[in-house]
Amino acid sequence: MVMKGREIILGILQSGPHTGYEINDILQTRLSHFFDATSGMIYPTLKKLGTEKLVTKQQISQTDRPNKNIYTITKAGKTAFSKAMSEPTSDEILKSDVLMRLYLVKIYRPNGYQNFFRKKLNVRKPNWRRYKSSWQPGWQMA
Amino acid sequence: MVMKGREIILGILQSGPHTGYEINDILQTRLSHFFDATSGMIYPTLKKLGTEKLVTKQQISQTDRPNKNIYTITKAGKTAFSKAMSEPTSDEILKSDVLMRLYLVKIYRPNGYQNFFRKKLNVRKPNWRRYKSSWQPGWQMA
DNA sequence: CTGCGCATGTAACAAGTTACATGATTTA
DNA sequence: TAAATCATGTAACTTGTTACATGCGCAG
Repeated sequence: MVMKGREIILGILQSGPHTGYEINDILQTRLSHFFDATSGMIYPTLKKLGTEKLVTKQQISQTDRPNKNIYTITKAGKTAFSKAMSEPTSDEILKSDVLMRLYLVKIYRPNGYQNFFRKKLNVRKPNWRRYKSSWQPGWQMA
Repeated sequence: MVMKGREIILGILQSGPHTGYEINDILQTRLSHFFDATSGMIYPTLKKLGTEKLVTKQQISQTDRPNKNIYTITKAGKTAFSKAMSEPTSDEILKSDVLMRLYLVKIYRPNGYQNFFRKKLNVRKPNWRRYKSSWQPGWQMA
């Protein structure tokens, strides 16, 4: 099973009750490297977790600031989270832009980006004989 | 811009004409570490690329095997792909199950999985004094 | 007086997953 | 004879993104 927004939010709520705003903040700051969240996902998810009785909601009225809802994880929620944590990890897939680009370059530009970038940057072709190293530019096809 | 199925497929077609089946095969074998694809995504995407004139379709009738459609990238398709490749890379987000789990453990199980796993595996608590190292087990909270 | 922090939420949309349907040929 | 390979595709569904709406208080 994959670690989705559902489980992430349940996991955060294990550290104590939080508002949606706080959950958003934690995701945007401390967990931004693993997961990116938006309010358009957090609030609907919290609502759904509520209807599934995995969290409870406590409304706090405020006058100077907008009202807030504090969410607390229930026993059923803790069970659900533990179950998700003990299930096998999904394949580690790096949906990586960089890696993908590097890989695709090999397919469609066998000689690499040398000339492409040289023209873009308006740089002259270097005189490789000036360098003592035996290294020569160019892709080594697998 | 993110490297999505659209661009991935265009990138593969730069290496030559391919059928949907072949594209699927390439993604499932050679590119599975960066991206995972399903036929439910590939065929609709190819169709859409066709209506956008980024690829052309050539139907091949076969008697012993199912008919196949060979897709070729057009000039417009190559332009679109090059443009996507030259756009800034999206933030490298590792939507990593493993990393996320390790991080969340800190939140909801401050002393780590020590006792949890010891009980699961039915192992006795080790006698740490037997080890010369000054290292002691346990999480170091940040 | 502009913008930020607090605080929640919806609606339309985009993208991808799952499950299914079809069907001949070949391999174990 | 069961399963894999070839080969395409749809429909329902899940998940998440983008853009927007609301509105007070406070700091620069």
